[in-house]
Amino acid sequence: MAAIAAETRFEIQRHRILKAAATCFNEKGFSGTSLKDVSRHLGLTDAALYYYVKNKEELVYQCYLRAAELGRDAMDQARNDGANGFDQAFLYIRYHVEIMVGDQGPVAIMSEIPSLKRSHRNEILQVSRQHSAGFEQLLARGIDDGSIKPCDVRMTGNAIMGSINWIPKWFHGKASAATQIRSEFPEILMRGLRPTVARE
Amino acid sequence: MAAIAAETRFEIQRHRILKAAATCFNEKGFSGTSLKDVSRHLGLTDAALYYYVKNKEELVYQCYLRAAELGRDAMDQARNDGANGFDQAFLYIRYHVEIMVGDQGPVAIMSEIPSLKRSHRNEILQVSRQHSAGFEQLLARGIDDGSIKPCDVRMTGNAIMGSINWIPKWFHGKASAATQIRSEFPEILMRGLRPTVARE
DNA sequence: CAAAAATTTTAATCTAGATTAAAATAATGC
DNA sequence: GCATTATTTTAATCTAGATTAAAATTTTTG
Repeated sequence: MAAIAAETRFEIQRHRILKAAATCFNEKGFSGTSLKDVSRHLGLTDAALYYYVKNKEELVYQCYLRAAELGRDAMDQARNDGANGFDQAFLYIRYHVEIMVGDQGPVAIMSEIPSLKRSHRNEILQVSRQHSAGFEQLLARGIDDGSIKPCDVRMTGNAIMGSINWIPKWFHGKASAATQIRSEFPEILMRGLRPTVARE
Repeated sequence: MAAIAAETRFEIQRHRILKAAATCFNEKGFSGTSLKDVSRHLGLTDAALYYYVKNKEELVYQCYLRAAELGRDAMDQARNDGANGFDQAFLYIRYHVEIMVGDQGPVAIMSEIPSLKRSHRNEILQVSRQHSAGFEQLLARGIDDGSIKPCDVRMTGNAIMGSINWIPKWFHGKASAATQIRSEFPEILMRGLRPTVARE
């Protein structure tokens, strides 16, 4: 019956497929990547993908779901590790950036949410909103505890998330760039938020 | 022969089509919008679009070209109006944001560059790179003239452009939000770049 | 090793939506 | 108003690429 072994094998393959799909989507755009493109990445046939996902829509959905989950993990981790609002936001950015340029990646940029079927779209949008809200909370906490300069958390959040989400547009897997992004991006995105010292 | 009148009429209609297309692409994604969707926006038939563009690829290309031109205009204007590097960068952001949320918009988010044909893709990529390079120059100038705190202009530029380019993802035409974005975004994106005052 | 289950391929369909040609309508110049 | 040119529609095609069914292969299990 080998349910367990089979399931892991299945899960591993499914996972490889999602990563391949994310790579293709980011490289060639959604409409530009055929299922054949994705399967070729894995030495498979396009038809084989249907053993793992119901259809192309589901493939996109799964990619986005994975992206959302990784984002949530980054958030949880940051909440856990940071001492105050600023640190938590800073760490969140670090962890999220790590997801974008590190080995877990690539993560599919969410350009095609509208073409998901209603239920999937709603689910992704909801997770995505929770995620934004969560980040805004970190900022609000920082303002509260004095580690972040007062600001419009909604707009600031949008600005920071935009920067992060756009990374796949210009980052193409070069290791040296990855190192640089990792080390600089959190500081770049947060440097405007340190509370200004009152002078004299 | 009415060449002039005809040409303007043609150009006006072509322009309306590009805006409608940009709206659709941003709302429903590229693959999610059919030519019928675009034409319906204008009370036309899908076939009518072919009087204005050769095919769908060309429609996307034209949208992106228009986006690139508007971006270039913002850059020229900013270079002209700003007194130093900081001001120029700040104004560039203001003008660019205006394009994203104002009446000239909507501007198509460039998610589908890979599915353009080679020559179009190269052209758009080139303009786009020039554009990034131009912004980095503004930052470099600011560092030079002391109006901007020393920083990695490449990374900082990527971060800022990402924030701006992502706007269509969360802004959906609400006038009040537009006002807020206009007034806050330039400050949010530039606030980390003011040179720190040497203390004592 | 043989049977059963899991995975993949081969070889067709099937379809939405892009594209085209010809006809119809609207605008313009004289 | 008539002729010409510009614009749009109607009504077909045409096609890439998604999808499916059945067969072949590989993996697992006992």
